[in-house]
Amino acid sequence: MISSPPKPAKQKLSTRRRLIDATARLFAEHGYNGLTMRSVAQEADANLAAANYHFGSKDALVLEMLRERIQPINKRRIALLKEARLRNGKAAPSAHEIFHSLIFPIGEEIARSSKSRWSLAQLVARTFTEPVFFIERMHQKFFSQLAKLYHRELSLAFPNAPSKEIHWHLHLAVSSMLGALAQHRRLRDFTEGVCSEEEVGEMIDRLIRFVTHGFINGINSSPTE
Amino acid sequence: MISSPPKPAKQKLSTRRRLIDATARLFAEHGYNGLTMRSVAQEADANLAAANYHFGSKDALVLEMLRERIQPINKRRIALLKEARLRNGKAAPSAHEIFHSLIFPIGEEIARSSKSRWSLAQLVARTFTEPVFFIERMHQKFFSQLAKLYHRELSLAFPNAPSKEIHWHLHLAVSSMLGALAQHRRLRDFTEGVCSEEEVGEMIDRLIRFVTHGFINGINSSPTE
DNA sequence: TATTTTTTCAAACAAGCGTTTTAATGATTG
DNA sequence: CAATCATTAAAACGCTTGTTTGAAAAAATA
Repeated sequence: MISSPPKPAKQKLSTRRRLIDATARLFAEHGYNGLTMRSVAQEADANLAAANYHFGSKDALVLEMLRERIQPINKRRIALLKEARLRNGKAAPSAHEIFHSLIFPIGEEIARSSKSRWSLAQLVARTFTEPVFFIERMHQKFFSQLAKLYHRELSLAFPNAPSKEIHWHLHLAVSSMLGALAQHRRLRDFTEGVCSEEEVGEMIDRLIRFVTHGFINGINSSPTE
Repeated sequence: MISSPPKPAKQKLSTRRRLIDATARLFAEHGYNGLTMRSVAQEADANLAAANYHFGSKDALVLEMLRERIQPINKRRIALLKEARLRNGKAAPSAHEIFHSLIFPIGEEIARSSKSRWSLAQLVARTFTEPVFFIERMHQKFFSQLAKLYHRELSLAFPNAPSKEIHWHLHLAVSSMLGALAQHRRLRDFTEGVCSEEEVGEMIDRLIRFVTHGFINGINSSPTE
C-alpha cells in the first residue's frame, strides 16, 4: 500500500521531497549507520512517522534517495560516451575522452546543486565505502554494467593492451576518482589553505587528467601480453 | 557473520590485546558506528565490561587501536624517505621513490598481518572517510605533518613546479591511494573475476606507478608559473 | 599463608534506535 | 454539505546501544 503521488507544492516543497533531500545530506555527512530517522525528520522539518509513511522503512528511504541521485549521473556518462564515439567517427575515443565521460557528469551535478555543493561528492563516494549490505548490493547493480561498458571502450582505445591490464588500471582509475571525491572536503586543510574546495571545474579537470595519465602510463609500462 | 574466533587454546593473548585486534577487524569492516561494544566483546571472546574496564570508553578504545596501527606505518614512511635521500646523495629523490616511500609501507604491513590481510587496507582507508569528529581530529593530527613533509620533498624533486600545483596533485595522489585501498576488496567483482585480491605486491606496485605518473603528468601539463 | 590488588563476570541502567499505533487534521470528491 | 481519502501528529512499542555497578574470581604481593 505504498502509494506516492508526487504533489507539486507552490510555496513549500512536498514532505516526500524534503525527506529525500534531508536524507541525502545526512547520509553524505554521517553515513548509513549515523543517519537516524529522527535526524531526517528534524532536518526535513517533518514528523518522525512521515518517512515511514512515505517510504515504508529507513532502508527503502535511503535506496530511493540513492537511485534518484545516481541514475541521472550514469545516464549522462553513457550519453557523453556516445557523443565521443560520434565525434571520432571510426576511430576510438581517446583515454581522456573516455575518462572525461566518466568523471565530468559528477562535476555537472555538483555545479547544479547550488546548496552545499560538495555534499553530492561525499554521497557518491560513500556509496562505495558503506558496509551496509543492501547498499553494496544496489551499488553493484548500478555499476557492474557500467564497468563492463568502460572496459569495452578502453579495449578499443588500447587494442594492444592485455584485458587484465585494462581491468587493473580501470579499477585504479575508478578508485582514484572515488578517493578524490571523498577527500575533497579536506583539500583546504590538507594543503594548508593553499587550495580551495570551491572551484568545482578545476578539481574535476585535474582529476580527469590525473587518472588519464595514470591509466595510460600504467598500461604502457606493463607487460604487453 | 560466522564467528571464527582465532583461539589458540594453549596460550591466550591478553584480553587487552584481543580487544584491540577485534576492534581493528570490526572497525575496518563496519566503521565506527557499525562497531558495537558487544560485537567487540564477542569477537575478542571477552566480557562486555572488559573494554570499558581496560580503555574507559568506546572512543578511547578505537583511538588506541588506530594509534597502534597507524604510527608504525608513518615511521616506516619517514625512514624510507630518508633512505631515498641518502641513496641519491645531493640529487633529490625521484617522484617514484617519494611515492614508493608513501605507499609501500602499507603493503608491508598488509603482508605482515597474515590473517585477513586486507583488513588493514580497509582500516587505513576508513580513517579517512569516517565522519566521527574525534577520528577526523586524530587523523588530521597524524597526517598534517606528513603532508607537509611530502610537499617539501616533492618541491625539491620538481623545483620548477608552482607550490600550489604540488599541493593539488599531492592531494590527488593521496586520495587515489586511499581510494585504491578502500576499493581493493571489490577488485574481483569489479573485474568480473579477472583480477584477484590476493597479490599484495602487484597491487601496491601498480598503485605506486599509477599515482606517480598521474602526479608527474599532472604537474607537467599545468601552468608553470 | 594471608592480604591486597587486579581482572572478570552477570546484571542492570538510561538513552536512543526503527517502527507501529491511534487519533486528528487536511484535502478531494460525490 | 457529507463522505472518503491522504497526510500529519503524538505517543508508545520492543529492541539495541554505551556505560556502570557490585560481587566473584584470579593474580600479585607480603
